This record gives sequence, C-alpha cells and structure tokens, in this order.
Amino acid sequence: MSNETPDKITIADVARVAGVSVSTVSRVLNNEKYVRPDKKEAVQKAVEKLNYRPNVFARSLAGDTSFLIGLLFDDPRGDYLSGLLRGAMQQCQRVGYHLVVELVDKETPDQIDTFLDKLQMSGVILTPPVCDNREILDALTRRGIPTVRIAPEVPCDGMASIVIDNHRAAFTMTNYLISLGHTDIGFITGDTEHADAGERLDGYRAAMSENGLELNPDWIEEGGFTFETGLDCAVRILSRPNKPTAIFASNDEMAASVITIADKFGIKVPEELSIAGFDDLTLASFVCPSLTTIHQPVEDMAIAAVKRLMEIRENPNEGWQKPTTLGSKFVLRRSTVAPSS
Amino acid sequence: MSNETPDKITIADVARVAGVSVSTVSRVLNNEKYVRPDKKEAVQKAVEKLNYRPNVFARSLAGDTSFLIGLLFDDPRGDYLSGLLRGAMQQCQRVGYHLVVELVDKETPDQIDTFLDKLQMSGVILTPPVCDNREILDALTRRGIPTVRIAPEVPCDGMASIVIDNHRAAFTMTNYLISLGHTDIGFITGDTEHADAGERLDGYRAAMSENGLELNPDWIEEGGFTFETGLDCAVRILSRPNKPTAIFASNDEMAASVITIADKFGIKVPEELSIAGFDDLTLASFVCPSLTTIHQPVEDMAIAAVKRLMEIRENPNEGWQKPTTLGSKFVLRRSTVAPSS
DNA sequence: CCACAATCTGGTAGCGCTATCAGAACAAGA
DNA sequence: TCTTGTTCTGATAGCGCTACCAGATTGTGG
Repeated sequence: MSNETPDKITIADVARVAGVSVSTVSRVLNNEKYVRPDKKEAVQKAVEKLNYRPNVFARSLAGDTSFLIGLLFDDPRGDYLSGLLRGAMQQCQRVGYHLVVELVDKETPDQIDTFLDKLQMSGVILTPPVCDNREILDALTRRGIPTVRIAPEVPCDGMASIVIDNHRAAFTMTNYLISLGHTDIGFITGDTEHADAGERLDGYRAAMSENGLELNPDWIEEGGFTFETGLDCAVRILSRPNKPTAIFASNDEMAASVITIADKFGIKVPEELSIAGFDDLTLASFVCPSLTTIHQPVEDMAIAAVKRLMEIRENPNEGWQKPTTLGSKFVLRRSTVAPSS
Repeated sequence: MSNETPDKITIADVARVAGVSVSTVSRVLNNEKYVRPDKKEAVQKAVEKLNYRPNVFARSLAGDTSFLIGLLFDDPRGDYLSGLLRGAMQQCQRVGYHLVVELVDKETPDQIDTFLDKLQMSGVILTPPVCDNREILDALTRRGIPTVRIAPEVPCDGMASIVIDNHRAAFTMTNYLISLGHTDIGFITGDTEHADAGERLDGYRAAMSENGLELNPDWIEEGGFTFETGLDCAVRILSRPNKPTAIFASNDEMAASVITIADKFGIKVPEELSIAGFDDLTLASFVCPSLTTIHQPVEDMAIAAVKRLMEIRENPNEGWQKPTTLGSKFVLRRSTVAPSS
C-alpha cells in the first residue's frame, strides 16, 4: 500500500556504481574534456541504470549556472506572447533548461531585483514591451546576465535580440496588392514608438515608390496596434470622398477594425475594398472575410532566443549585439481581391 | 566604468548586522515562532538595510521547500490558458514563490519525472487537458507533491481542484433566452469527454424543463469545443425545416461558427436567430454581432490554485479533495434579442 | 633514458541555507 | 528555594553538487 518515495539518488551513488570518483561523474555530466572514453561510458551507463537526475539546486549553489531561464512578461495574454512562451518552453526542454516566468509589474519595479537575486538566472528573455524597459535592462546589465530581447524598439548596447524582417514583409504585401491591380492603397500604421511600426510603414512606402505609385497622405493614418485605434483610422480613411481600393493595416486587429467599419459604411469586403493585415493572429482566420496577412514565426523567435542564450553562455565574449532576423510568411486568405472597376 | 557585481549578501551578513546568530535570522525569515520581538525587528531592519534576498537554491537544498511552483501545459496558447498563466504569475509574485512552466509532451511522457526530480517543486498546478493525464497524476501522487487541478474532467483521489459553476451558468443563460421570449432553443454541446460539457448541457436542460419547455433533439448537437466542429453542428441544426430561434453554444468558438453558418444561410443574427456563447474569449467581442456569453474568471481560478497550494503546504493533512468552485458572470452583448415573430 | 608537457583522476572545501540539538533564560507552581 | 516546563538562542552538521588543487598517468621530443 505504502508507495514510498523513491530513494534519492545522488552523484555519489552513480560514482560508486560506475567505479569512479564523484569528480569524474561531475565531469561527464557537464561534458568537460579530460575524461577517458571508457570511464565516460561507464558513468553514462550508471546514470541510465540508476535513473539519476542531477539536482538543479545543488548544481546552482555549487556552480555558477542555474539551468533556469527567465521569461519576463508584461502580460502573457494574446497570441503573440503565448506563442513565444510555447516556443521557449519547447526549446528549454530540449536543452535541459527550465523556464521561470515572471510578470513585470510597472508598479513594483524593484521586484525584478528580488527575482534576479533570488534565482541566479542563466539567462533572461525579454518580451515586448518589457524589452524596452530601461530599469530592467540596467538591472540585467549590472549583473551581467545573458539577455535576449525579442522584437525590441530601442537599441541596447551589447544585448542580443531576435527580430523579423518587417520591412521586407510589408514590402511583399504591398507588392502583392499592387500586382492585383490596386493603385489606391491606404495604410494604417502601428504605434510609432514601436520600431516594428516604422519598418512596416517603410516597407509599404518602398513598394509604392518602386512601382511608381504616389502616396496619398489622406490614406495613411496613424493607429496604435489596437482594435479601437484601428476603428478611428478606418473611419477617417473611409469617410473621405475618394477612397482607396485597398487598405493595408499594420496588424490584424486593426485590419479587423477596417472590416467592421467598412461593414458599417456599406462597403463590401473584399469586392469594393481589399484589406490586408499583419501578424496572423487566430482572429485573422475567424473574421469574415478571413484576412490575407503576414505570418510571424513567433514560436521560432522564442526558440531562436533560447538558442542564442546557449551560444552566449558558451562564448560570452562574442559580439552578440547583432540582431537575429527571422523570415515571415505571406498568407493568402479571402480579404484581398483585384479591384472591381 | 566597471560596474562591479554587487557583493553577495548572505544570511551571515544579516546576522552580523543584526547582532544575532544565523539561526535566528533563518527563523525570522521563515516566520517561525520562538523569536523575541526585539530580535525579530532587528533582523528585519538588517534585511532592509542590506537589501538582502535569500538564495532560493540554498534554501531548497538545505530545506524541503523549493519555493517553485510548476505550471504544466499541453499548449499555453489561447485566452484560457494564458489567462491562467497570468493569474498564477500574479499570485506567485505576491507570496514570494516562482512559477516554472513546462510543456507536457505526449511523445515524451517520462520527461515529467525528470522535471519533478530535478526541481523539487513545492507544488504543481495542472491545466486542462493535462489535469486528466493519468501518468502525470501518478507521478505527482507517488512523490507526494501538492497538486491542484484546474477544471478537471475525471476525479482523482485526494487532489484539490478549481472549477466553475458550469451548471448554474448554463442555467442562467438558458433562462435569460427564455425570458426574452424564446421557446425554441437549440444547444451545441462540447466534447462529451469533458466534464464541463456535461454540466453545461445539464444546466440548459434544467432551465428548459423548469420552464416547461420540451427539448427538441433535432436542435441539440454534439460538438467538440472547436470552431470546426461548431460549423458542422450549426449546419445540421440550421438545415432542418423547423429551426430554433436561438442557439446556445457550449463555448464561444462554436458560437462563432453558428454566426458564420447563419450568415451563409442568409439568416440574420440576432434578428432571426439569437446566439449565446460561453467562456468570453477575446473573440467574443470581435465577432459580429458580439456574443452574449458567460465570462469565466480564468485568472481568479489560477490565483485560487496558488492559494490552495499554500494552504495545503501549511496544513497537509486536511481533506483537500473537495473542489473549489468559483462563480462566473453573465455578459450581455449584441447576439441575443427577443424572437421576431 | 630523462625531462616536460598534456591528459586524466580523486580528494576535499565550500556554495548559502535549514534542521537539529544542546543549552540558556525566564516563568510558574511546589 | 528547587523543580518542571516553556520560550528563546547559537553552534554545527549537512543538503548535492562543482571548483580547485594535487597527484597519477600517458605522450613526445631530445
């Protein structure tokens, strides 16, 4: 009846079974050099046989790595952030690390110090918008903790980052709309504070000018990456006497706003107005018509972040500040067609 | 220039400053009794002054708690799961614990053993559908790790759980539809494997019978909590010669399916067909018309889970198997109106 | 053959904390 | 006064592991 707790197996047990010293076992576990192949194998066999798992706490206390990676959030909700979480978990699992998540509350900024001091993180991943929080960046730098920022806005010396090719993606989307026959293409920007927003706008501009199309300032509105701001922009653009035949919104939420407003204005989508989004949130498939958009490889970005962290650990003195850029993907759905005229 | 790593402050430093022994400091830190108030205060002052943070690894290694709570996911995406994550992070922060998240991969089931052996979790929170995974439940039970399951389907001896009042909520919603004047009310169930699904169906049934309304089996279809299964159910119900004037779907995704299909069939929503959902996902506000639904207190459930874990630690021998039930909230939006006839 | 380096191996001192024990201080009753 | 119990305090032995050092073993060139 009594299902006793299985005896704790320590490194000493492994050493005994393998017929070596604890030092040697430790060496094998940490993949150090200077271990003879036969002993290495013996240790591995013993580990297997005893089903031994090294204790993270003891390792952390004695050594300098904790095998813990911190993932800092402002708010984990939404497709984007939870996609990052998923990717990070996957990759951590693969490399035998563990993910500790923490909310970064604006009201209690020094909690980050507590967090970093209590758990000696091996590395930290910063998600937007936390990745641009100066206090946090400083706290991390001060402690010399390897850090990777995902889609940061502002630059930060010597910190690695993972970004996507916003410019190219926006360029591709705009080009696609032009290739359908659109010449009157509106654009709704994101929050201009955000680097992504600017890059997407630039990509749109580049495609327009490269195709000899003029930008009509009446059709370019500044949104804020939210459904509400998108509504305002859509109203402004679609209230004008001359309307564009297509609108490219900087993200899916704002594209959804455009659909809503077009509906209110009695403008048929996509027949009278093509709409393109960016991000490929789940809502992009749900809205009617479903959104032609740009799919961000969110999970891959998190995976890349963890990989980057491992590289930094192994080679701390490289120049890691150059961002890693991942490619995005064009997704064709129902919200874009050739102009009707 | 050189921003030196701040000297590590240990419990010994605190002891020296406070003029007591490390034992006493430890006692204060762990809130043990048998410490004179004046010494306690001296220690607290010293902690404050030195900005001391206890090292989690040392505490875990020496003691029996790790101050880490595990949150196990099948997939963290979607409003529901990321809401849980947010709640759990919040509450952990409040009580000075930390959240370690892990993906439970079906392909590598023994990874959970590794996980549990490596990091001695103080407690574990199981999210659906992981909370019904037998292997994991066994692994946890075997180790005697305090566990709380969120919205579990199947019972499990001696394990705490957090649930919502599905029955009452479904009853309320159905009653609301009836009060509008609907008598022909269809229902789309969730995955029948899931306990939630059955309870919601029962709530609907109870309200119908209590109001003297008969159930029309033509209008009750078995879905699977997904957008796709919802589409099928909607098609089946709305293809019938006699259609209901309202459909209550067991979750928002399936309610969204009904909107889509009604649209295809040329049925006006809500004028000709009222639609109610359940869960209050973000999509409930986005779809057109926005969904009248039941809001689940997702974050609160996670908060309750962490609290429960703390209670279990403090009082391990209580009967914790009784589920904690949280109340849900009726949310009125645009998808439901009185029948037109 | 030796000298010297390169490659291995084991012993052991902690990492920072808690658990445990022995004993001090104090209170209350005989 | 001396018990007896209760409250309080400090010394110290680890928790399981890695870092470091000292020594053993092997390889290489003169």
